[in-house]
Parts: sequence; structure tokens; C-alpha cells
Amino acid sequence: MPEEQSTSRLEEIRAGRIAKVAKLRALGIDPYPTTFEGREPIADAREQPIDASVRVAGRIVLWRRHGGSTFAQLRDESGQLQIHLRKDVVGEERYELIKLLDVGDFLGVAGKLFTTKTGELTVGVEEFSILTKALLPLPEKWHGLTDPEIIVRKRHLAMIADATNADVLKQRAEFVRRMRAFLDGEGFIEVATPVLESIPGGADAEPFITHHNALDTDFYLRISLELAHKRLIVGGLERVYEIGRVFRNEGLGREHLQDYDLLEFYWAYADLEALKRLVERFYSSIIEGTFGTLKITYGDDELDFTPPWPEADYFELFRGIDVDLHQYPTAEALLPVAQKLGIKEAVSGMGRGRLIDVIYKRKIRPALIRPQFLVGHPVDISPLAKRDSADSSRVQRLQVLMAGSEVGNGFAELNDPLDQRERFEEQQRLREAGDKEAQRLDEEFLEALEYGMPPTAGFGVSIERFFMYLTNSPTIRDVVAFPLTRPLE
RNA sequence: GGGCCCGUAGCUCAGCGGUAGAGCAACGGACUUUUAAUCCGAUGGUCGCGGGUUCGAUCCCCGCCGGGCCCCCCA
Repeated sequence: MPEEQSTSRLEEIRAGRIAKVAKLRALGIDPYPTTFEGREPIADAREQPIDASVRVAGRIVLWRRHGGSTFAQLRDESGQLQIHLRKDVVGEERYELIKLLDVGDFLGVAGKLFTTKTGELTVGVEEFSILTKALLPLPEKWHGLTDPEIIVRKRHLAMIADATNADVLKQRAEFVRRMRAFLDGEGFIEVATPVLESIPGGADAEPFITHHNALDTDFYLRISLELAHKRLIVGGLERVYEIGRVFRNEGLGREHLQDYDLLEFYWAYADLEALKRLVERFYSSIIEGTFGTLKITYGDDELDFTPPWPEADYFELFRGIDVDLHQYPTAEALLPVAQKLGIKEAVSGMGRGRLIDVIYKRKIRPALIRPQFLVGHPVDISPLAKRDSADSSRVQRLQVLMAGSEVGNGFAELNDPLDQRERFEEQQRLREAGDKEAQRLDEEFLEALEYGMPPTAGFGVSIERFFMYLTNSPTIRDVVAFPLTRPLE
């Protein structure tokens, strides 16, 4: 006697639904018709008066059969509406078809609005037609999906189970739309620059490597947009911006992705003060436009973006932890200070910039909660920014901070080609000393600067990072449709 | 890359050395205004994968795979 074939529940359900598809076809009904003429969004239908005829379509998300009468919930992108099917209205033969329907299927219905005795707005269905037969069952109606792995790997399913997944994506679209609208309104033009680069530049990060077959050459995926934009400024454009995907070969974490959308803009003949005022107006516009307020809640914190924002000075903050950066002009001098502060990742061989950066990120940044500018960074951590004319160890730079995190970075762009070359050479030395994220010397960029770049202010912000904080999302993956996952098998 | 935790039915979860359970969904039936509808019935499992210990492993041990949180890196 042969072993009974083990069939999983899922396979049984799927087989049962495929059989229903066949039954529908046998009855001359197409389970996958092309359209449903004259449909209106459910949200619009809900605005209609009682007794109005409506024609709506959507996914069946709830299904309650009571013999000769059946209630169901239909959901489209705009909303959800109850429908009521009655044997005596649609006819016995049509009513039998509901046995071939399942939660998850798409249905189109026409009928008149009424209110049930419990007060729920409902379509009294006169006609209905199946629009799409689903083969796989939906998650459980009460608890929905909670498995974080499925939520990330099968976002489409998570969106069906919980529409707030889709709401975040819609809100992000609005946020980005307002970014463009603001910058367009300020006379910036949107440009597109290459994703594949010979030398990745403009940021401290490890790149991804890819290969071009026809040229038989390796290329890097860009880590920022900066250098290409400055070449456009050299070329004569005065206000440019781009919203583009960048790629950084780094670890994953609650506020880190390996690919994300960076907004950068570059503004010729503007200085740091002008940039601050523009950034305040820009953030006010996109935040208030998208969320209807400038007061944002993140975790336990109330964050108010109403300008003008307070300003914190980089060197002052260090003095606040009893470190005068001017007293430690070299890495060797600074290292014992970092170690005394208990920063375990401070080791010999690190450059001065890295040491300063790690002290800042460990001891200072976590306390910068309210929206504010951070200004006056050391030149060591800002190889592309113009020096402060009053103190050449510092640069004309601003960062936007909120909730202990960076949500914006800009500076007066370094346009002295000889100084830029020296900064790159210093970065080069750091690379050779083992700093994988030190920047690379880009001859083409240096040559462009030698043709002359007007005084320029530039600014960049990670859209996902910023948006994560604005939406009070616990992790950055929550604001991305399909975050990277390890492949299965 | 390191530390801790998790993986049982399509989904949400119990069980934790002795023949694998519940709710929802699905299947058959009753029910023409329900709201997680209700009621009756019958199903459904390589207990992530591979080794080991044991008379016996979903359970204990080791390894692997996938995931989460915290570090590291970074916006």
C-alpha cells in the first residue's frame, strides 16, 4: 500500500481555489476579466446619500455568510465598504456563485446604499462580478501579520493585512513631491547624474563594486551626488538638485540601509548664512506640507521645527565635555583623551578626524535632541568644505540634528583647487594607513575645480533617515517598501 | 564580524523528554441585517535543516539556514 501523499494545508487551499477557477470558467465566467466599467472609488461612494446607486470594486477582506444573505467588506485604495448580497435580490443562480468566492478575491458590485440596523453603511448588491480570483489565503483577520520576516519579505501581503504599510509609502510620496515643489519654486533645476562611477566620492563610505561587460571594467556604485553636482556648477548651472539612490556597503541597523535616496542641492553665489535660512524654510515647507504641523513626536520627545533654529558650535560642545580641540592638533595627542573618555573603539592608527568623529558620536550627538544647527566642524572631518576665514582649522559647515541623529548636512563648498588637492592627499594618506572610508583623490574633479567654481553652498539629506524620524518609525526599514533581505535557500 | 533571543498548520499562538494542540482561515452542513457573526461536523503538521545524546527528541547538546534586538560601521 503506497504511503499517503502528505499535502500541506496551503497546497490544499490553493488546489481548491484553482478548482473554483475551473468551475467559473465552466460556467462561462472569466475569473480574470479586464475591467469593471463605471466604478467609483469607495471613498466617493461613501459620500453618496442613502438610496444612491453606487458601483464599487475592491478586494474582499471579510466574508460573513448567513444562508440566503451574505455580508462582506470590500476594500480599495481609498477605503472600505460593507456590501450585502441577498438570494432574493440577485437570484438563486447568481447567489450560488458566492460559493466560488473567497476572502482575497476582487469583486465589483452595483447597488443602492442603505444603513443596516446596527448603523453601518452598506451596498445592497443588485449585480456583482468577480474581477480577480486569488489562489492564496490572506493572513488571519484579527491578528494580521506579526512575523517581522514576512512583513519585510512579503510587503505586498503586509499591506493587505495592514493598510498603514501603504499609508507610509503614500506619505513619503507626498514628502518627496513637496521637496521638488519647494526647490523648483526656488529656481533649482533637477538633474540626473551617473550611478556608476570610476571613483566614488563625496562621502566617507565603502562602495559597492560592479562590472561593465562591454568595457570589461569595474565600476563603483555612487556613495553621494556631490562631486558631479559641483562639476555642473563649474559648467555654469547655478541651482541644481537631485533626488538619487546612493549605495553604501555597510552594516544594517535601525537607522541604516545599504541603498537609500539622497537629496542634494547646490546653490552658486550663496554662503553659509543664506544656506541656513534656506534650509529652515525648506524643512518648514516640507514638514508642515506633509504632516500639517512643525511639531513632530519621536519616541518620548516633542520636536519643534519652527524657525529660527538654535545653533550649537562644534568646538563649544567639545568644551562642554572638557576637551579643547585646539589643544590636540594631532591624532597622537587626541588618542589618550578619547581613551580617557572610555571610547573603546579609539585605537592608535586612527586619524585625528576619525577620533574627533567618534568622540562626537559617542559623547555629544546623542544629547542633541531638539532640531538645531551644528556648526563650525573641524577641517579634519570635512575634506570638501571651505575653511572658516577666522580659524583655518575649522570649516563653514552646518548639520541639522534631531533626536540625536543627523538629518541634514551642508557647507560652503571648497572651491580652492590647491587646498582641495591637499585635503584629498591627506585623505589618501589615511586610506593608505587603513581607513577604508577615507575619500579618494579624484583628478577629474580637481581639474574641474581648476577651471573655477563660483562660491557655492551645498546641502544633502537622507530622505529615509529624515522620514523615519518624522513618522516616528522605530526602524528605517519601516519606511522602505522592500528593504534588502538575505536571499532564501 | 561579536553578544543575546526567536523559528510548531496558510495566519496568530500554546505545548518543552513519552502517539503534536487551540483560535482564525479553508472544507461539508444550518442560518435572509451580520460586525472577530453563531452553531454542528469533518479535515489539516518532514514541530526551520542536519548531526548527536537517549529505550524514546518538537523539547536536551552541537553545527547550519533564516529572522529580531543590542554592539561594530554609517546618513
